[in-house]
Amino acid sequence: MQSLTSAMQLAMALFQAQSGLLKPLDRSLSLHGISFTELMVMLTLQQAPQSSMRRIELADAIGLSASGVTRLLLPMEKNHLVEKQQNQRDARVSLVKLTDTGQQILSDALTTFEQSAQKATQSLTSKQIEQCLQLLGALRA
Amino acid sequence: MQSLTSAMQLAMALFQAQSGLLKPLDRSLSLHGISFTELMVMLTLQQAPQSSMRRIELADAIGLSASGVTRLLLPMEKNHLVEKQQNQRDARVSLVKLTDTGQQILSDALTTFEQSAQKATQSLTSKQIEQCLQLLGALRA
DNA sequence: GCAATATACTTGATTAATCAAATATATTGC
DNA sequence: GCAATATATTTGATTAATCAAGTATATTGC
Repeated sequence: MQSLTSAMQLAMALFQAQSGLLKPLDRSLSLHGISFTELMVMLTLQQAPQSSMRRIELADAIGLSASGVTRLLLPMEKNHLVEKQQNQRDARVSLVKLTDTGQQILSDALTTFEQSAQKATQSLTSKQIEQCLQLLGALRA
Repeated sequence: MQSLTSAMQLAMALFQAQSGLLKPLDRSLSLHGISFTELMVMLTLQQAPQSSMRRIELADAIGLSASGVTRLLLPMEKNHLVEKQQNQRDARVSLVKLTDTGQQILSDALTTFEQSAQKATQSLTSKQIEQCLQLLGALRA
């Protein structure tokens, strides 16, 4: 039996966090008819200038493939959470913009998200959460 | 624009860790013809008495649904990484056992996993990795 | 200014997971 | 010991993602 290095254990712990934390969170958001990934899209758009971004940037920002973004946005466009806009300069590009409806849904969903995230992390002190946040940030670098 | 609590940011960071860390790791394992999830199955089995477990326990241990386990194990059985065994006491149960072939593949894959995990976490000191590990452990509780 | 290449996006095929329902067997209470 | 319920697993339908290939437009080098 080989032993597992801490790095390996960390990867495994992150994998476990998927089912332990993110799946429940995702379920709680379903009340608003959106997934966690969709929430991430809307948040990312909200923070962008003009609430608008290129699809590729969006893909990068949330860690999806370009085709993943196309397919994720399709139902969101249908439900008028986001809308497609053209870029004058470059006809290849299509911009995604958060609509007013999207803003509203996002705002509602954030309340649920806040509560669920709070609940999911209640076994940690706020200092520990901050610490964990910082470590995960460093990991990303 | 609403502000995000640390708990919310932590959830988001965990989501991001998925694409930033686990996807690359998963790709590196494909050299051995297995996914990260399959590695988790084999590791979990290896650590069980007789390298054998009920499918439901396995599902719990790795955070999958029962049907997810059925579908995950199907190709693994075909490739003789694991085998199905019956339980004398309870005919509903079918046990999953890591085969010798599975042991061997696992052992090879762990080498790759170790390297990739090392690489993926190189921006952290070993003390930080330990710390992160502990925090994620506490989060699970 | 045009051929070659690069970029932004979409589409087709596939994979990995889910949930809900079905099946088979065990356990429990009367 | 049998009906009702509970548990372990599989199956069918669906969803969310991937990669590779296709299409449309831009950019670059000569």
